[in-house]
Amino acid sequence: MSAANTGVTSLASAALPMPVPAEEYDSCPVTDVVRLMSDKWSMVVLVLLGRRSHRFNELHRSIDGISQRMLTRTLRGLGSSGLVLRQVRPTVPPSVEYGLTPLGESLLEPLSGLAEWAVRNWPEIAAARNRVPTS
Amino acid sequence: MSAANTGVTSLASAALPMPVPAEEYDSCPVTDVVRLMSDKWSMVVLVLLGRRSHRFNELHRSIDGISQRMLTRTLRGLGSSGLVLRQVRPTVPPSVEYGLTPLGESLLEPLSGLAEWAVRNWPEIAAARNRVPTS
DNA sequence: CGGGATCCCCACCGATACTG
DNA sequence: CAGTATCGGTGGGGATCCCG
Repeated sequence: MSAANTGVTSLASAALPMPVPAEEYDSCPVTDVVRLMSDKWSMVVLVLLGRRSHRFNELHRSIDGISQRMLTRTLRGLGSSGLVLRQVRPTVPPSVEYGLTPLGESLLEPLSGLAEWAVRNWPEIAAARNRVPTS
Repeated sequence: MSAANTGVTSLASAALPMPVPAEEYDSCPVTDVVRLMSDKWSMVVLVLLGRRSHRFNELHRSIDGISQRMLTRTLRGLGSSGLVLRQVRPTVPPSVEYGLTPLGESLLEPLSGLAEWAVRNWPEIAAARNRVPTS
């Protein structure tokens, strides 16, 4: 295991089980969870589904700027990680309902802590970025 | 403003000031902060610097697999967001010390909440991912 | 010691068109 | 309604070599 993993994992002082094929393994749970939400749309979907379940086109209308393709990929990604549940109902025309799993709901809590920090410290970050380096 | 921004920002129930050039504006503080750490190396650097300040090659040796180029880019990125401080000391040979700013240190707290969640729920996420879909 | 310059690959993402 | 298929732009990231 690398020093990188040791460092990050120790944030929560825990070791991770490694069902790894004897190859190099350069991931850690924390990094993985952060990357889970770091794509352009996952967090928005997570938050919307945190309020209530939505149907596909309902999400599509609620999220400004997302394409059908990206909504599908986002939902599939969150689904394959066990955060989002997809329920197909055999109606005509077909109807698909998306909602959070208990795992998905439980993520919203630590996430809100980070969100609070983000909103509170956003001005300072923006200010730092606007200080253009000595270009 | 889009429904997307409304949704994510409301995680912390706050509105963001928008000094935006009347164009489309598809970012929110929370997303931005998550993306800040979602690249391959930023979190590792953040955690290592959270323990103590490091010199460049000290970090380079501590982080397994990182290249000089990526270490430079990561430190520059965190620096331009105001999370990492770079101190050049006029010695011979030159010596550069990196450490966290107060802003950077304050981030570690909400981050550890997320880290705890990640480690605790990692098995469930991994299990969900290993359930190969009906291919 | 602490970088910068260059090349190249690949995942992310948008746009568009088509379908059971 | 709820997707899939395809194309192409863009930026992250690795490898390698060079510099004050």
